[in-house]
Amino acid sequence: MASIKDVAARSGVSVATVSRALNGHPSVSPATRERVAAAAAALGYRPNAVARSLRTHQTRTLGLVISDVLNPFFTELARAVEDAARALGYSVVIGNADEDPQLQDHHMSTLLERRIDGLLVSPTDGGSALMTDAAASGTPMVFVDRWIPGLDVPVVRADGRAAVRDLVAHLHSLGHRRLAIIAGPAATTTGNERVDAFREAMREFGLPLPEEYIGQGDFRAASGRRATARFLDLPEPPQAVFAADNLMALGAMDEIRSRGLRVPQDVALAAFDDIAWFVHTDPPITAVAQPTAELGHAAVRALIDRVEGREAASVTLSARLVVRRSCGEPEGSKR
Amino acid sequence: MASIKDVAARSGVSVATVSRALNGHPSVSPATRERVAAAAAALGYRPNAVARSLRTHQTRTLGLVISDVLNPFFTELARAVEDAARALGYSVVIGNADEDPQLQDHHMSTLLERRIDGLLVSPTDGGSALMTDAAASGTPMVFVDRWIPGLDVPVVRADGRAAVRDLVAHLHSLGHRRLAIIAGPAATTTGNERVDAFREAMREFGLPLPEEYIGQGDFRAASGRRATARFLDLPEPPQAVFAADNLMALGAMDEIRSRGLRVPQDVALAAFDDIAWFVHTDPPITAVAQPTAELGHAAVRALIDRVEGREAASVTLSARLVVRRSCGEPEGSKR
DNA sequence: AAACCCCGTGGAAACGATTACACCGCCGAT
DNA sequence: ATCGGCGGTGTAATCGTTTCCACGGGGTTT
Repeated sequence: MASIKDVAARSGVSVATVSRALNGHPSVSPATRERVAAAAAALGYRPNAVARSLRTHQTRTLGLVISDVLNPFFTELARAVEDAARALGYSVVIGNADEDPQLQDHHMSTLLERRIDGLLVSPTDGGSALMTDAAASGTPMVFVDRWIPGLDVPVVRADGRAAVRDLVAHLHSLGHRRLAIIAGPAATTTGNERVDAFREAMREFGLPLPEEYIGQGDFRAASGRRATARFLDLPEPPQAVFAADNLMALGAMDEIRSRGLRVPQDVALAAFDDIAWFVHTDPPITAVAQPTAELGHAAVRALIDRVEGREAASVTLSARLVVRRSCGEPEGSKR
Repeated sequence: MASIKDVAARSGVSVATVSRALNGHPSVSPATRERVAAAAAALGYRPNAVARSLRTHQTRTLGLVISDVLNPFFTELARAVEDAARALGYSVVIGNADEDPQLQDHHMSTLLERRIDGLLVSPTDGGSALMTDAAASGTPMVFVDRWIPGLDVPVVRADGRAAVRDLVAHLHSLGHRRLAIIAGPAATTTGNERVDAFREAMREFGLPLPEEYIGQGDFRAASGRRATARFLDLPEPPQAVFAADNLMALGAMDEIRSRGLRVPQDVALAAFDDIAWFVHTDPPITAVAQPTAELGHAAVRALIDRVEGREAASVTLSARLVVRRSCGEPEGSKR
């Protein structure tokens, strides 16, 4: 592959001049600039980003470590992140942790060795030594969606509190009283927060939330299914199930169906995270929608602020309830 | 960030020895090896992959350019690719072309500048100059799923011919005679092939396939919707619609629903590419399933063979029909 | 006892770019 | 006529590794 030397030779100038010409440095004569451009084109010259990065100490690359690519929420997030980064002249390389802390560490390592300029993380767990070190050692970093308490890293997230309250209100108005929740892993902030918000809303409506109505999931479909099975085996099963993410909601639906029960007539179902597919499921699923794209954009802005030496602040957007039919007929069409 | 020099200084040896010690070179005394390891750990040393790549001329990174991350088929493929690559000691960086040839070229460029060791591509179009050049100039490359005819690049794909024939047989057996297809862009191989297979099967069953029953789509939901609208506006609309990918099938479903029609009673629906969500739609969608994960694995194997100087052969796996309820009640439960 | 080999190590070149610094004309100001 | 400055260019250092080659010393072989 042609290097800058070849271009220099072909255009009869030094490598320094080639570099300047190609990078738009002002003090290059138009004639030279043109000759260099021609030579570069003729040789199919493609600057070596590896060499450039070594010299300039920047890669113009952002790392994005997410918990699960197969989860539409994260793929939407990733897409938004890439878009925003590209607009600002950065590329992004994605590491999929698959909800596995070890794999997450693996990706953190490679990204750090690659000397990415900054790191966007949606942590799978409570934070490994690697994560803490990276944050402490000054790698520009920002958390998105999930975060790790106690680390001095900006967080870009959506607050679902109000939307969860709306959901409980919605369920309550439809006559449901026994509501259960499938929680995410306790090690994740989103795992806890959503349960807290739910618990609080339940209290507000004077509804009890017994321990056995809090299922333990891990943000994967199978765990949603297991938790739901446990609910349905209870002497007094819940009338509605709220899954703390979309994959677990799918698992819940599987389990409900496999018992010959119907949603929403026999059991109501709602999910955290709204995704395109929820419109097409049977029935369409009521969900708490996060402003996914905005989350991604804001996260990139915050990270690049840090990368380029500016201050970066945490940002909290808000989620909203999207009512569909999985909790019962909406009020309007009831009579 | 600590460099190899710092480690050398701290352990009292030369950088050469540090390099050897850390890379497991045999001719380093155990004592030295240990001292070096200790120093590296104490300093939190993390080898600079950029410098290493510059020196060794390899990045241990594969590029993967896909047409649309939001399409579950591709995210599943990406995930399989990453898994396989990681197992072989490579990382992968993904470029999402969003079905846009220009964006595809942008990603090709950055990946090439990054000096990835090899490139996996599922082309969005018929092949830009950049693509042809890359292939010609010896960048190890393999196509996956879609390919570009005329380029001497191995192709890893699934043959849907038999499965499409099975689908037509299935539709025929359910009494459907007027079958329509929503094709992908003519510039993609998968766009054409699927239509060809369909046409051939139709001929076999003695069914006519008029031009107006061939809709033109672009692998995005909206185009599926438009094409379906056109079908349904026909004086004699088709009894069944086969979408050449999952997103277009979704669009088709939207359109059918919005007219107050039911699947499959009023119009039968089937799709190419099976995805997890099809189980949960209303009704569950009958689809031609590609062996996505195997495709990803095979593609990585082929690419790495090329990267490491071995011969790489094309591989063709086969797809199979997965019957659900979107074309009518399956034969078994009919009576 | 001389020659040889091997082991562990260090010195230094190389990878391909960027950029500080020096240089050389040339023009305009004095 | 001399000087200063400036526009355009080249030389060389540098980034952090890997790896070729050389070297010293101890043991083995003759």
